[in-house]
Amino acid sequence: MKSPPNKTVIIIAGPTAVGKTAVAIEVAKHFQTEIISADSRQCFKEMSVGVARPSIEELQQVPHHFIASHTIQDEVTAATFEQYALQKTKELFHQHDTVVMTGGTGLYIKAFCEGLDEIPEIPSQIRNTIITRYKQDGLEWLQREIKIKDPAYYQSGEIQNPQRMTRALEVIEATGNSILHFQKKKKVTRDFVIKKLGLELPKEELRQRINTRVDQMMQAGLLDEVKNLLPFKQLNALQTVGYAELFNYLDNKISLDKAVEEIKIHTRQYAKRQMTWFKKDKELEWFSPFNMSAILKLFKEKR
RNA sequence: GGUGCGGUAGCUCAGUCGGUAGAGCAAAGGACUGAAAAUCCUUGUGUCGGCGGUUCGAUCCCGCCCCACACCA
Repeated sequence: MKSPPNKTVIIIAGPTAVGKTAVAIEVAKHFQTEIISADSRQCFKEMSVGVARPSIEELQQVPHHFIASHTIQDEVTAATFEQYALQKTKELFHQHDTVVMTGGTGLYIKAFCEGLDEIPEIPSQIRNTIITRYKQDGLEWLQREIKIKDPAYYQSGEIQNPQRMTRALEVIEATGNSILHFQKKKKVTRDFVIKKLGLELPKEELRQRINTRVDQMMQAGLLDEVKNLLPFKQLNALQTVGYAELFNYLDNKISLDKAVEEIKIHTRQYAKRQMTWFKKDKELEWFSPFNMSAILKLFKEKR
């Protein structure tokens, strides 16, 4: 059951548009191995240009997993990813000593490295009822419910954040226990070595790359992709930068130019949030995505 | 040239019945264990277009000027 201690997962993290894909492919080739994507949106087969899915040529160079593996109708969460990635890692370790994981979804990477606490599955009916009620009666209703049903969470939790409150509520309603009761926050240790790299670029450079990538996405037909998904715009998978703004355009709420401008701004903000998350992780070693030799040197020294 | 409407935070604008001003967005920083490309928190001094006048005091009233827009010529 235990993997031998020489098994390693190399994680390549970093903000959107920094150039993770290219680096991951280089590293994977170096080890002649495969890549697991840690991206909460590239896993949906209906979403391609808007989520900067690796090109067909790139996917041909190295096998990728958790790319276009799910439907937007599927309920994909951090827990889904943890299970999927652990399973896939185990499989790949039969053939390879090293597996590469890359992506920008910090929570997914954390779930993979440290594990999530066990929380019983919540019947979707409970969750839906809460969400419907919240939409009807607003934040105050959620706050009141939490205050009555889970005072401990009310004391310590985020009571301005509807998503977190919704979760807290559904947990206590379904299990009778506060979500705090389940969140032990103890890290599990995996039976393989984890090596974490972070990719980073100067702010202005990343901004440029984001801008040109958004323009390229538009040229590559993002609008058509989004048009086809319009009927599904309420799905969680489509609460996504690049899609939400173009839905607004298609609904005549904003102009096309405005939508594209907003995509650039929101992508920048997203990149910033990613950096806030990753900078906190002291296990990450930072590199420029253009300094491949430094990255590969890292592995040669260690072996 | 005339008339009208404006000129207030990086942007869009609100406001001050005269006591030097505030929202949204942006920006910066941060949080974040089943929605995470999501969600949430913190941070707002800016010659209130310019110059004069009235006033104890003007960004707010008055005059002139500059700029933008609209209409009329």
